[in-house]
Amino acid sequence: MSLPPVQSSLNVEFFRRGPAEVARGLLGCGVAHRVDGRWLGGWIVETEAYLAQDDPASHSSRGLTAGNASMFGAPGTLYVYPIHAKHCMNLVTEDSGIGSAVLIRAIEPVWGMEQMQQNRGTTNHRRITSGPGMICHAMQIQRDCDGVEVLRSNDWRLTLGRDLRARIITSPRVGIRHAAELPLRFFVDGNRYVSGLAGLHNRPRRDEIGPANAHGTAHL
DNA sequence: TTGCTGATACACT
DNA sequence: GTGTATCAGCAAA
Repeated sequence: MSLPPVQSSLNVEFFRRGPAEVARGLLGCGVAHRVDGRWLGGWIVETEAYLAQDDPASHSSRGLTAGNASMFGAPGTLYVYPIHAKHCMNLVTEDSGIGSAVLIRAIEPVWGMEQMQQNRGTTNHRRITSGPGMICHAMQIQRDCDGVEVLRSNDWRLTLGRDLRARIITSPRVGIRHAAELPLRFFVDGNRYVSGLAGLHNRPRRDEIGPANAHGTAHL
């Protein structure tokens, strides 16, 4: 498979909903980025929602700045931010000026496998896109992608995928310091490409959350 | 035992 | 306010 399907593309109404709803809806959807005429991407298997208000973990909680301006853009806008010399990608939800978004944490790599393996420097499929930093590395998403409206760009493709609602697990978000208890992480049950508890800063106590999918609430 | 990852932390402008 | 590197813990070997 060299090209993502073009039928059933996501539209702006899909992203005009709340971030938690969009985060769950994105699971199973396809995302692809065209670089030098080559499509890179796969199926989304893990997401996290970041709210506009009452969410200290969200970048928008500090208000609009030059660095997070894209997070206040139109629904479907790409918000790419740097962290630990890497990047993470988010998709803006609700509406312009709101400041909510969905972080793409893991995808199942499908398109442009050879190029993504080369970018990542590994042929281990589970080490290509099983983390937000890895996704950006593999799909060549950098700061210059920040602010791109993916629904209008010819170099981006977002498509509907399988209906996975019955297989979606909800759990606390990973690797955040603030509001770590909110169940705003969503992932596909049993998918091998879902990231581990990679968050390292002040991770939630084990006795609180247990193994990633043992304490999760299916179909919240 | 080693390598890799990451909604943080801090120095600089 | 902005840009960018740390280091503790997980996964692989």
